[in-house]
Amino acid sequence: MTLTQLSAFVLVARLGSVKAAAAALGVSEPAVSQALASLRKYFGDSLLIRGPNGMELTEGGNRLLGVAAQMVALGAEAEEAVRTARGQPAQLRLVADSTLVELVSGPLAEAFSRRTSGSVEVAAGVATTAEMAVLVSQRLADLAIGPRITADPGLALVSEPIVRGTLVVLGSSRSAPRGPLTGWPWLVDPSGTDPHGDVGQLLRGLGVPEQRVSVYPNQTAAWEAAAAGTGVAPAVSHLAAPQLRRRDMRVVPTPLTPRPICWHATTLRPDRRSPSAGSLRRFLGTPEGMRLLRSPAGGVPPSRFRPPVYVTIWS
Amino acid sequence: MTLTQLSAFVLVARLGSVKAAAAALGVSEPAVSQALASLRKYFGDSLLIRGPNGMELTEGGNRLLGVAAQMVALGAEAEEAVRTARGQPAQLRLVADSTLVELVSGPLAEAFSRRTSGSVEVAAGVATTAEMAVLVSQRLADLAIGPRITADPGLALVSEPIVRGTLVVLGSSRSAPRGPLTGWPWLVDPSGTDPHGDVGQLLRGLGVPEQRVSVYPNQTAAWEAAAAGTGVAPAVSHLAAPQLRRRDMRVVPTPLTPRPICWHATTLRPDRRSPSAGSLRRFLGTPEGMRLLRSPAGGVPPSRFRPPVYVTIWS
DNA sequence: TCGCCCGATAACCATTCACTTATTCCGCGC
DNA sequence: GCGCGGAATAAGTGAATGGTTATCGGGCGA
Repeated sequence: MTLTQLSAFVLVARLGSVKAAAAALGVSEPAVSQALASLRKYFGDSLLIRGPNGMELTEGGNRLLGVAAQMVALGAEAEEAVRTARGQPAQLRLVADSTLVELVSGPLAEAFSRRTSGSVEVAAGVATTAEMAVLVSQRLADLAIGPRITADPGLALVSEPIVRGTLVVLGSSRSAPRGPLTGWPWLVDPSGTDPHGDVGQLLRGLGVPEQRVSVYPNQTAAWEAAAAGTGVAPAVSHLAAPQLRRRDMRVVPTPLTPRPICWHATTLRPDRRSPSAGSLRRFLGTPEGMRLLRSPAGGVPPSRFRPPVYVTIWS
Repeated sequence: MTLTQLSAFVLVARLGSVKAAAAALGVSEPAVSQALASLRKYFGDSLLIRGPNGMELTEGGNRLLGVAAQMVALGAEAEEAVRTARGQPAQLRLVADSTLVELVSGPLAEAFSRRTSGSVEVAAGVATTAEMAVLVSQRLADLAIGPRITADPGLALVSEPIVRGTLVVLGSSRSAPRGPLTGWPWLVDPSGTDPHGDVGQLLRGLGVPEQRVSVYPNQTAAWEAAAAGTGVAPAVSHLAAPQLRRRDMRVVPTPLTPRPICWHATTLRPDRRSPSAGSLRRFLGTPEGMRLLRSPAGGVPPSRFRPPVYVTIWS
């Protein structure tokens, strides 16, 4: 399996013809045919078969196409990325649960970039608690914000507390939920499905059954539904401050909440991390960093905050 | 640039040592060193240089690492993907603007999968209008929903109307915006920044300056802020039906709204598209498909709807 | 200053890759 | 049955890759 073979395959799949692909690549037609043959042998699948309207993808070929197209694109991107790195700002990657990415990562990234006068750019992405350890240790991310991570010491990670908060359960200020809390509708965002996240642990601790949990596409939507009386929604209180201030929602006590929580910043050990990653880590400890971590962006977004889009195409 | 070279590079970057990487790969140390040398020559960058704590990434190397790690991971994924394709459900990829993905793609995907009794899986992703044409024509997506696409006929696309709607501007039901509309705060979701999207065209048509536009991370958040009186938010009326029914917001007339719009489904020409893509296309024309396209999921999410996560790690 | 550790280089070899030209196979319209 | 267009295979070639062992070089601690 080679990148050139893959790009030949991709081109044939898109053009529906070996001959056309050969012409597009500027090589002879057997060259392309042979590249296909290698891939077929390697994968043990026909990938493309002759049909009445040209070459058609098998289901295996269809799956490969998505992956292969990305690999080819990344191959081109690689040269570009390295080449343009001269004198360009360093790039840091931050991961957190979906709530934090939704509500605080934008202003945080922007503020840090400004503080370094543009010499560092920060992108943010969503990850589960379990993924954070491997992402950081694999250097696929520079810093993770979430629960304390106690990982294999071989991973060379450090996980330090940065901000405290209070986990509460919120319900509509107009109607109170009735009956036992295991029967309430629980409204969470995707991070609520992370079994190692604070919300996931809360739900398990309270014995809330899966069927009672509705997963909303984002935290704002879950809170809005809770304010409308659809159910109750867990929240870290300072992130829901605007909603609480507006009296849309009120705190519903449960046996386990209010409950203190603490976010940790997880990075590689200082001797293994990059200087800019260390700099971001220290920034989180400053008053400005802590303030940003506690104030949600959804309420009053700073000027033109463009949310990070880290979609490649698919995985 | 070869996948084996890249994986050697990735391993050295992660382990901080050529020797360790060689041991991990089970090859001699010069083999790894040489792979590095090839990449250095190819990219014209040191990528990794000796530091007091092992091999450290240059900025170019840092950029390459993100890309290379993905390529290596995808390479492993490729075999897996093709191998497990035997008898597995076909996979379709749907793209739409961020609003549609947020509010309707989940139930749509679920319903279609159910209708085909699980033999087809649908994933949804975000794209701008401009990207849709190339994604579909490149077979990186099977179907796009959005404005009509008039592309180069060489792309072999068809773009057909599926659902009509009304584009309106919503404001808080408690306070009316004051002054000229070009001075109002306009609250949009990421799709509002798409210059070829319906909302983008509206904003341009009304002459709203960029500084007056706040981009919220999702449509629900933008509408919530509008309901709170922060500004006005464009919306396709049937997607905001729950908010309108609850009287959180009311329609604010403008010179260009209410305004009819029409979503189109864009696919490859019938003779070039896969059978399952054609099937999804037809499903969108059925009463059930049209109903799903008009009813937002955010309001009452179906049981346990897990929103699609199409993030790989980064792009 | 002397070793020592670790990475880079050199020299070499088998294998695979990426092509080429020539030929064969296969479905299809006539 | 015959040709024809297009894909697959055969055979061959230069270049690269991926690996080896042996050697060189540079920082750093004793």
